[in-house]
Amino acid sequence: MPPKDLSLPFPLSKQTLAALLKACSSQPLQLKKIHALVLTSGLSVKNSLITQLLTNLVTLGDTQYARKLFDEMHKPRIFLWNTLIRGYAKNDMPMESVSLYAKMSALGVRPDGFTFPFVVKASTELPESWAALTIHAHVVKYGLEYNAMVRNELMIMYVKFGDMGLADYLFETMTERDLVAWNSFIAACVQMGYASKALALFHQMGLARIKPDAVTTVSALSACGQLGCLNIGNKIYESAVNDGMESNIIVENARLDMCMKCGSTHVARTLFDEMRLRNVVSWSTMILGYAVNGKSEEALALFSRMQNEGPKPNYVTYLGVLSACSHARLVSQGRAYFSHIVDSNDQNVRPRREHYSCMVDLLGRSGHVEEAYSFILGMPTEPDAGVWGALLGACAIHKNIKVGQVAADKLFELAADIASYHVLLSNMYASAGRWDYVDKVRLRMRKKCIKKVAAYSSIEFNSEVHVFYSGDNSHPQSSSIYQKLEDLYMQIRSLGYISEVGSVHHDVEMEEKEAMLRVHSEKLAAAFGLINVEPESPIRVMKNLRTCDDCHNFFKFISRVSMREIIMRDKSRFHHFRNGTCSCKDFW
DNA sequence: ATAGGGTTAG
Repeated sequence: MPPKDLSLPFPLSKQTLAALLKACSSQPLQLKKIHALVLTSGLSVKNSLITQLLTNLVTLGDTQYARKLFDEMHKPRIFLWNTLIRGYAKNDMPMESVSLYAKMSALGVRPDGFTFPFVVKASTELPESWAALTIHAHVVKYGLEYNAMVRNELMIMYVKFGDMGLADYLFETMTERDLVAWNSFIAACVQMGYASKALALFHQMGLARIKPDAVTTVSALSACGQLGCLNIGNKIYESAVNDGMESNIIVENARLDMCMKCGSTHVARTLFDEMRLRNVVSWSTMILGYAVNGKSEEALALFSRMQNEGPKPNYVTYLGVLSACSHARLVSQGRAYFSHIVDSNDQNVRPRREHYSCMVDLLGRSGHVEEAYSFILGMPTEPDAGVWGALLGACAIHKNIKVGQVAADKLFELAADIASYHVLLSNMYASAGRWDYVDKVRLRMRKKCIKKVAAYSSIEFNSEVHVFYSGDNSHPQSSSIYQKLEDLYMQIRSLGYISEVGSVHHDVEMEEKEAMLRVHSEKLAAAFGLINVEPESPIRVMKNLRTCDDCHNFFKFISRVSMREIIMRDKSRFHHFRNGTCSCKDFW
């Protein structure tokens, strides 16, 4: 037990002070009192005691006090530099970590193999890559580029800065490519959205006869969720269970998420009910999964059960709750949940910017654009691009050009180079028929070299992901896909389907608009699905952007004529089509 | 004395 009272009689021996340090290693206040004792002790071993103290402080996260001790020391040893650089890196202060390294370098202190893992990791967290690149040069200069851990961090660094070529090179030329190296590479790819690359690596790993562990499995499942490949994911999970990973809660949660991201809410629920242990991530995953699948009742029911018998909700849980309200247009309930978190005494669930974005989305898309705008003006923190983006999205739907222009102005101050905001603005003008403004936005995009993200859709079949772009002819089954589309059009026109040319945001002739709509990527993917997917399975189409009114309508019709369940995941939510209707009730 | 990889949200 740590002693309660440190006002002890002097003088204290080195042994006593060391013992005190050890006993108080988890109590920052006591450590500071010990610091005072050390300073007045007059012991010759002061430096080793301070070293010990500084290490403890860093472990506890008090980098500020640790830095104070550090700055008071005369010529600190490399170990202390490393300790503090590590402390900053681990306490989410990458800039401090990197600048301490810069200082060390300027003073001519030679870094060692322990310095670089921390500082490379910290430099990866910075928004600009130049510090990281400089540090890579230092790694080479000091001959540490084949140190396994340093190289591992460098590889992660290049994935995060988007240089997959160099990341691959560093991975291929590793001297010892152990399980952690594979896992690092795969995880970094998943986190940066290179899901296909991650699965390719996972496959390669199998060929190299390296057995995946729980960490690999979690990343692989996450990749499957991103890609929407339910079958591959299930196979990966099965073999993980064979290797004894079924009771790992993170693996279980990753599987829940994978099911939810593939639109398999029922399966996810069964798994959830069968879990022996569920933590806040399990509950939040379910609530969020229900929310994006448009099952708001299930989401809110589960949340209320969580409040009764589950773990304490955190801010992610509340994002799920608000998102459930938003996707189902539950305006007053959303407002009530929001004031609940505003009034909460729990610092953990205090509303963050993401909650505000969610509320703006809820208010705005449900038609309360002005209220959404004043809601932003009343925010206690500076609104970010996410918040203004939600408002602009609502303005595009409701053709509110006045507010939309305000949002767009803010967005171009905060995030001028994000294509999707320019596209939203242009679509807003287009749907209001203001083609003069549409041209202005397009011109500005061209001037700034901002490229629209190309729309594509994908569908998993036979353990492969088939990708389609708009008007794509590259698929081997291309001709039968287009034939299938023609057949479908024949069938659904007789049932009253008419193209929604309002979905085309180009100022062209009617016929041309229809021609553009006919080959939208999600339609190609759906036709491929109808040809290939076994009749008893639903057809799951994933799209990287939001779907348009015409495709949505088209999917409703084809679900009716084909008598198939069609699940479409777009950028923001799921649409479950069955017998001519969609689960979103045409609100999205 | 110090060291690399994992789930929800963005």
